[in-house]
Amino acid sequence: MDAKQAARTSAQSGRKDARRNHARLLATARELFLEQGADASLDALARRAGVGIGTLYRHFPTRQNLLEALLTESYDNLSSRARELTGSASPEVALTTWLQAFITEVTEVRGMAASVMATLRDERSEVFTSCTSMRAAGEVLFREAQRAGLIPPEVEFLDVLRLVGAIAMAAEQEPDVADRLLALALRGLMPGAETPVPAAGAEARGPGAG
Amino acid sequence: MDAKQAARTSAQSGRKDARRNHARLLATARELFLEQGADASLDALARRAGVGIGTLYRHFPTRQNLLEALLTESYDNLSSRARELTGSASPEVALTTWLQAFITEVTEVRGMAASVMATLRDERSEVFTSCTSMRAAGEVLFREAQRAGLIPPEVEFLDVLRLVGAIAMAAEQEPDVADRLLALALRGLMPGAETPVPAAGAEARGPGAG
DNA sequence: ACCTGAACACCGTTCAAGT
DNA sequence: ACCTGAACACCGTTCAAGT
Repeated sequence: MDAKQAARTSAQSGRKDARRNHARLLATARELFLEQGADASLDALARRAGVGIGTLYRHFPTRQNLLEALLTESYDNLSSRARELTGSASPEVALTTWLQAFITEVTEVRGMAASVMATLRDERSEVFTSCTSMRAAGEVLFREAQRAGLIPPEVEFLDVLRLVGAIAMAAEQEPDVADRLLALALRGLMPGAETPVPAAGAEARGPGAG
Repeated sequence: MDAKQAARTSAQSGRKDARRNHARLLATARELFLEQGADASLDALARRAGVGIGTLYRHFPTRQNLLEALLTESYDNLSSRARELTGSASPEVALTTWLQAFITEVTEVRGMAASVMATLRDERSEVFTSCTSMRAAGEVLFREAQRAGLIPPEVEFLDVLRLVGAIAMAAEQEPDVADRLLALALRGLMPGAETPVPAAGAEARGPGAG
């Protein structure tokens, strides 16, 4: 049994105290990380949760596991939010509102945004299911805006999430720039430019160009 | 004498061995950080540089000091690069090329991009002079593109650097997306949108606001 | 004035013993 | 099957002694 399976199974079954400890650790982690950031002491976390340090490691073998478990909740929130915004009269407002919520959500815990980038990449991650749902729900808003002619057809939604994730990483350091950077990313630095970005060193691996 | 002054003065004067140690530590830091990232062991750094750990701390009281010293060199490189590109026939290509170079430069050492964000903010930073020069040199390219009508007049260059810095942070985790994210940021998600981004305070149901 | 490295402190991680 | 916490390991930081 590897680390991921250990964390997953301990959540849903096993002994009664094991499940309680799992929930307790997760709730305490959210609380502590909100206060001190994602690099808070794991010893302090176990102490505050009232369990031995070994129990923490049994449930969440790595700090990354813990962060991904928290991200699961964030992604689920964002899925709901996206569904609420679906079918809005203004696809533009709907999508931008959701992207703002995305940044707000993953920025709440300092140091979490880096894990967003990781979970967007790693398909074997613990958060795979909720990340996929979130992406699907968000993509509906994206398609609505695209169908309204607001977004160029060649833009990929995953890249949008990555760019917003990047802004979130920066916003963790300087919260007050989040909105300005998102606005800039939406409008674009050179909105009217026709030529693509010059190829970086090697051949241009543009979208659709094979 | 505070930490910053200590680092600065030891660079330019004092004893001969002190100056040599300073240069040695800087060169070794670049080498080691290139290999292992900005979180490499400081003990390993001192050992490889052939000095005592105390000497490292005397010259660079914090890891941040060390990173900023390295960033100074990067910023100086980018200043030169900007001046080379100034007056180009295509302001668009000139600016985008420079922004690509920016990402490449600060991404070379994993973990450095976060310091970029810090130095853009902190005016008392060790790198203030070279950061200011870099910004001035880059802004010339920015103004040329703006004068050519490529960039909306209300865009602030500092925000452009922040956005590119954010992309660099993401690119450290996933190097191959740097170009696509920059392209997206230049073109914009919704290049033709007329309404601005919804006001930040007005965002509904922010998790932290409740 | 600067260098050195042992000593200290902190924190993450494991694992044998306990329930 | 799960929990516990002492023990270990690693690394950052300081500071008294040396040059």
